[in-house]
Order: sequence, then structure tokens, then C-alpha cells
Amino acid sequence: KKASSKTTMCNIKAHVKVDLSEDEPWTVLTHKKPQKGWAAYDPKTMRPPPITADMPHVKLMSWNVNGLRALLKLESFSALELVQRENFDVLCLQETKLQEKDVHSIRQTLLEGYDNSYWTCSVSKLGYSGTAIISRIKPHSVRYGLGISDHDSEGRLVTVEFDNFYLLCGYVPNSGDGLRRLSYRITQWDPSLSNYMKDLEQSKPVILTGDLNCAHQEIDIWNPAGNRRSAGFTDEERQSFQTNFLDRGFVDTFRKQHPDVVGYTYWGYRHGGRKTNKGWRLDYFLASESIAKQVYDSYILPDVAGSDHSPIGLILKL
Amino acid sequence: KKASSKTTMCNIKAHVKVDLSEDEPWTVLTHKKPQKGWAAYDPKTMRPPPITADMPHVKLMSWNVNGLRALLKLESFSALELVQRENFDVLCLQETKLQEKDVHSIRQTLLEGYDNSYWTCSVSKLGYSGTAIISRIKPHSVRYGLGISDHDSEGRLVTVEFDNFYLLCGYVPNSGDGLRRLSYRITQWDPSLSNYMKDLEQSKPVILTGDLNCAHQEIDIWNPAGNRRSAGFTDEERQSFQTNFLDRGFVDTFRKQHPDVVGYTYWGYRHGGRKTNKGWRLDYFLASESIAKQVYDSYILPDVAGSDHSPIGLILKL
DNA sequence: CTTGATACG
DNA sequence: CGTAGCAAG
Repeated sequence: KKASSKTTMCNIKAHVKVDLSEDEPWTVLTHKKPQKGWAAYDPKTMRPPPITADMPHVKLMSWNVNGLRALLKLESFSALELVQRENFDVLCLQETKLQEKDVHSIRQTLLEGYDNSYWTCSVSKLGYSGTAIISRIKPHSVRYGLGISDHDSEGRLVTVEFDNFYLLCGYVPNSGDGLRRLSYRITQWDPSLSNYMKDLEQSKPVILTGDLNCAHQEIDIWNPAGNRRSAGFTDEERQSFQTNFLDRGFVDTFRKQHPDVVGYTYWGYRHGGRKTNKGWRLDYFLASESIAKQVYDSYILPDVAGSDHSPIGLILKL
Repeated sequence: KKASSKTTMCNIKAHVKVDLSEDEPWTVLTHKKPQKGWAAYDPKTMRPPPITADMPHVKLMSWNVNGLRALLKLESFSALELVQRENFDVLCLQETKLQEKDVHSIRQTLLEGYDNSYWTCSVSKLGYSGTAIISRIKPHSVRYGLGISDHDSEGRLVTVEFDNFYLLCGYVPNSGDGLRRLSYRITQWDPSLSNYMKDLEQSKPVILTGDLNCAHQEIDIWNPAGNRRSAGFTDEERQSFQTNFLDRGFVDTFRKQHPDVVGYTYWGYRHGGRKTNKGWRLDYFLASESIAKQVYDSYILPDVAGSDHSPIGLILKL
């Protein structure tokens, strides 16, 4: 697929009706001439009709918060507002950057009504990485890490088991400056995570969400040509994403729903990329094929501020 | 001198005329019952009449800025305002926390009309310590450090030579948590500095200003009893201050002018001490006896914010 | 409590 | 550019 063939969504005032699903038509913002630095997925118009009371569903949300304590300190951020706006059942966080000693006080005060929360912290590097699943629904079981001690010192994975699926909240290792961790990432972490997911899948469908630290295709990054050797867009990582996850039957739910839509979930602070939408799609809901059919909406909330990533959401019909 | 015999200046609305100099009467704020945590040196009332055009003089200012870059970033701080208000000829800075690579750009932009500036940075610990003398008057000579390489890697001293005196801007090593550096301070640094000053004094009077990291007497600290083993108020440091500087003929110009006045120059951030005036007097102008007679005013500017120290000033009749 | 250097992203 | 831990005061 060539970059010029993207259907690029622009935040200009041109409304066009487009049929993107078999079931439901909805409105998108579009633009005929794709322009660099202009692509913008618009959540107001790219989402299906609101779910109705008679539709059994579960609503999942995932967010790389880039430091939970910093987020909660922000005047401009209100967790309650996000709950009221999105009314998710489960919230998955990555890069909480918490230490174990900080978890207790934060879990108490974070969200009323979400009484089941499961936190994992990096014990090797303090204040680094860290993931959490915070849920209204009590899961049947919880697992921390991959069960491989070599890969479990950085608090990168939490798994909960619900009635109909396993939910994994993961933060895939960044390959780092100079790609110093690329080899660990593709030869160790990705295959181990993939195997772990296939194991779980033998009993129930699996949904992996989180910051997978890979923009899969050119459409998933603002400047593909300039980032061929940047962590998160190397051929090696993209290939690993393909073979370990997609080829093994996990569906990229956003891309399935929006085959040609530019939807970023990350904009580096380093270039003020959020204003100019110089972004990457690094955050995903990957779902076992058996449950991917139940996805009603896989979406992004690019206008939620407070982190260099935006939250993403998944509505699953039950 | 007992703590209870202090003349404690309070920022309440009781004005009393007090004669503190032989030449000039002026007004001070005072209070009959000294109260802990209430002492406040009031620069508006504790200073002699403004200098007149026909009085030849030089005006020196000294300030531990606790990070010059941070100070200059503050919205609330304006270097120009301080110049307009105090019209000093020479400004001595301590704890600039600059690296050598930062000096060039800062010296260009800092102060118009002060074209002679001499900077020294710590080369052993980056972003640590650092002193500077910034002057309207071009000095005859400049020296960096004590001339003893063991003590000159932390950028703690600059000396300039003017017509009638040497001016030293010094930042005496803090004895540190657990007093781990007390012994270095009193057996190495203080005696070396003292000897250096006595050497210079053979040719011209000497003025040492800066953060000498010692509250000399009980009157110079808000809670003497509680700080007997705190860095800056140990018996050892106070004794060293006495024997190395005062006993060798250097006059504490503020204390000479205000024998019984509580005037702090430092309030730790750790306790919000500036609001409650829980301060220390750590910053001094020490002057050779021969030139101490020419001091017209030795004062503090406790209301200048932007650092945990306040600036101090010295007006010298010529 | 605040600065600055460093690691990491 | 920003978060976090660290050393230092």
C-alpha cells in the first residue's frame, strides 16, 4: 500500500457521508488530497451510533498514561470526567511509573465503583514501566507477568480472566535509542507474549490491549520514510508484530473496522507533534478471531490530554 | 549573649525610633517580647538615609541564587528590576549551578552595562556550586579559586582586584547531611581561604562576600537549640568562623552595624520557613578592619524572592 | 521543598 | 519535551 492511497481524515470542515461498515452508516470527516501532518481521526464522527440499553456489552478502555502520579496532579485532568464521558467497565493502564509502595494509596482514591484493580510495577528499575487493570467486574482469576521470571521484573503485563475472554494489559518493551533493546524485544519478549496468548486461547478467547510499541504499517505513522530506523517502526518490529500476533490469529480491531483510516494514538512530546498530528498508532486492541466478531466499536480518543498517548476503547457485544 | 536578650524585629505595626549608629538616627520596627519565628529584618527601616550624589561610594551586592537558570526562568523575577531598585556596581553570585558550557550565553544576556564578569563552575560535579562576579567597574586583576588545586574543582571562589580592595565571592562548602564534609570544611577549606585572604591583605584590604554556610551566633538562627548538630550551626563551624575569619581581623559588617538585630538571609524550602521567618544568617560581607570603617550600610533584602537565600548589600564610602 | 544531572521514552 | 529517581542543600 502506497502512502498516497491512504484515506486521510482531516480536521477541516468538509463533511462527507461514507459507508464504512456493513451494518451502520456514519459520518466521517474526509479530504480528497491527503496532506502530510494533517491526518486526523475524528472520534465524534468515526464511531457507530451510541449503544442502547438493550444491547448487552462490555466497554474496555486502555491508556498509556506516561506517569500516573503526574496525570493525577494535572489540574486539567479529571478521572471522574473520563468515567462519566466513556462509562467504561474496565480500564487498562500502561506506564503508570509507580513503585509498589505508591500503589496502595493510589488504588484507594482513583475511581469510585472500580473495586477490582490489579497492579504490577517494575522492581528492577524503580519508577519505570508499570501496568494495571482496574475493573467494575470482578475477574475469575488474575496473573502478573508472563510467568517467565526473565521477562517479569519490569511490570509489563497483567492478565485477568472474565466470563468470556482473557484480557491482557501489556506494555511492550521500547527498542530504545540506538535500537539497543531491539533484539531482546523481537527474539524474547514478542515470541514469549505470543506463546502465552496462544496458551490462554486454548481455554478462552484472548484480548490484548496496551502500548505495543509498534506502528504496524505506513498508514500507522506520520512520516514512514523518516522513521525506518526509529524504535517502533523498524522492519524487524513490524515483522515481529505480523508474525507473532496477526499471523497467529489475533485481529487488529481498529484496522479491521477502519481499513484506510489514519488514527494515531501517540504524539511525541519532542516535536510538539500533537498540534500538528505528527503521530503514531502504537496502542491496540488485538482480539482472538472468535471474539473479534463481537467488536461493536474499536476507537481512539485523541482529544483526551494528559499523556503523550491518547486512550483507546473497545466495545464488545455480549 | 542569651537568646532572650535579642532585640527581635517583628513585622507588626509598632514603629519605634532607635539610634543604631553614631552618625545617623533611623527608624526600626521592634518588639518588646521576642517571639520565636517572628523575627524579621526590615530593610525599609533598618537602612540609613539614601546616599547622595556628592558621596563617592561603591555598592556591592551578593546573592546565593540557588540555580541561575531556574531564577532567570521565573516569571516573577526581573534582573532589570533589581538593578533599577538597588543600582549596585558589582553583583556576586553563588550557587549559579552552571556548567562551563552554559556560561557564555548567560553572560551575554544577563545585565546590560555590567560588561566585566568572571565565572567559575564546578568541574567535578556538574550543575553544582558555581560562583560569579559581575561588575560595572573593570577590575585590575582576577583570580579563580584559592590557587590550591585540591580545593578548586568546585567553582567556589572568584577574586577581583579593584583600586582600593580585593573583592572575594565565595561559596563555602556545606558540611552536608550527617556532617560528612564537616572535617574537610574546617580543617581544609576554612583555613586555606583564611590564609589566602591574609596573603591578599598584605597588599590591599580584602572584602569576602557570599554564602559562608555558617550562622555565627545564636542570634543568627531561628532555632539555635534544635540546630546544634545541623550543618551550618555546629560548634565546630562556628568556632572555625571565629578563629579563621573574625579573630584574624575580618569584620562581620552586618553584625557590627546591628549588634542586636535578627537578620536572616536564608530560609530552607523544606519547612516553608520564609513565611514564618524560620531563617538563618549565612551570607556575609566580611571586611578587613582598615576598610570596615568605610562601610556606610551593610544590609539584607529579605523581600527579594526567587531563591532560598535573599541578596545582601554593602555600601562602601570611598 | 527545590535545583540540577541522568535514564528513559 | 516530559516523567521519574537521585544527589545535594
